[in-house]
Amino acid sequence: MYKRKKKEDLDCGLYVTMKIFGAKWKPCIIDAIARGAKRPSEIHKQITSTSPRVLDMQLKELLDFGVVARTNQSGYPLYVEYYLTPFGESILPVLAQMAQWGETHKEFVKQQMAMVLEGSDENPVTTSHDTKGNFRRNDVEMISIC
Amino acid sequence: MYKRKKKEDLDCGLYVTMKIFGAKWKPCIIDAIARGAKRPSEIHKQITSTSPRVLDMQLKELLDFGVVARTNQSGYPLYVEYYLTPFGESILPVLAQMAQWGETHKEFVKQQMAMVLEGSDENPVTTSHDTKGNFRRNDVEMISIC
DNA sequence: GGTGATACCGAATAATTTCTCGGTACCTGA
DNA sequence: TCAGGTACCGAGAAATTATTCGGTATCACC
Repeated sequence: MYKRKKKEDLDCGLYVTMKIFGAKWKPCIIDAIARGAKRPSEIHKQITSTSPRVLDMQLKELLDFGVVARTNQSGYPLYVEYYLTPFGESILPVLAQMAQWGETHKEFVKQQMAMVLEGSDENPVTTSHDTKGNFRRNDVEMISIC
Repeated sequence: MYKRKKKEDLDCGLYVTMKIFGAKWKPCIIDAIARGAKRPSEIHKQITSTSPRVLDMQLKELLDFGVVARTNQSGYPLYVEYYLTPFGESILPVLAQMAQWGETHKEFVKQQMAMVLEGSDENPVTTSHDTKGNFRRNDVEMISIC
C-alpha cells in the first residue's frame, strides 16, 4: 500500500468526505452494491469500464473504512457477499445529491469545457463509467449514477 | 496546461460534480468567496495552508468553468473582484451537505483509519486546510467547511 | 531609480491515484 | 490432470494532481 508523505486533515468535514468516497470508482461500487450486486464477480460484471483489479482495490478500501462489510464463510464453493453497513448507507443521500447536481448541470459544463478547449484538441483514449441503466430510489428519487 | 490522455465521461452526473469542485482546494476557494473574500489577495490571506500559486490555478479553473466571474476593470490601482455566478451558488448546498456528512462521521473515520494503519506508521509532513473559523449559512445551516 | 503591492503565468518536480500484468489458492466438473 | 470459476494480492508503469520556484507587468510612493 502506498504510504502518504503528507498528513491529511481529518478535521475538515469536506476532506473526510472526499477521502471516503471521493475516488474514481468508489461511488460506482457503492451504488452497485446498493442496487443489489453482492458478489465481487457481480460487481465486475456491472462495472466494465475499468479492470477487476481496480475494483477489487477500491472495494478493499471501502471495506477497510467500514463502508461495506462482507460475509466471511471461507467454505466450499467460495461464496462471498458484500453489503453496505449503516455507515455506508448514510452515504447514499449525499451521493444522490451530488449525482443530481451533476445531472442538472452537465450540459452547461460541457459547453464551458468546449469553450475553454477551443485552443487545445486531440482525441484522448476512451474510458467511461457505466453500470448499465442505473437508478436510485433513496430520498432524492430517480438519480442516475455513473 | 495539462492535456488529458483519457477521455472523461461528462454524461455521468457524479463525474461532472467531481470535475467541477472535486479538487483539493476548490471547495475552500468557493467557500471563501461565498463568505466575502473577493480579491485574490484576500483569498490568499484566508487560505494559508497552500501557496498562492495553487490558489490562483484553481481559481482560474473555477473561472473557466463559470463557477466564479470577476470584475475586469484593468485600471489604476489594479483592483480585481471575484464573485460566484448563479451556477457557482448552486454548488453551495451540495458542498454544505458534503461537509455536513464529513463532520458527522469524522470521528468514526478517524477510528477506522487508526485501525487500518496499525501496521504502517511514520509521521508525514504537515499540511492542513484552514480558512480560520468558518461557517456557512445556506439551506443547511452552520456547516463548517475547511 | 528602487521598493512594494497587485494580479497573473510557465515549467519542472513531487505526490498521489489509477491501471496493467501477472500470480496465488481453492474447489469443481470433464 | 486440466480447464474454468471464484476471490484475492504485489509491484511497477502510467496518468493525473498538487506544489514549488521563479518570472512578467503595472502602478504608487519615497
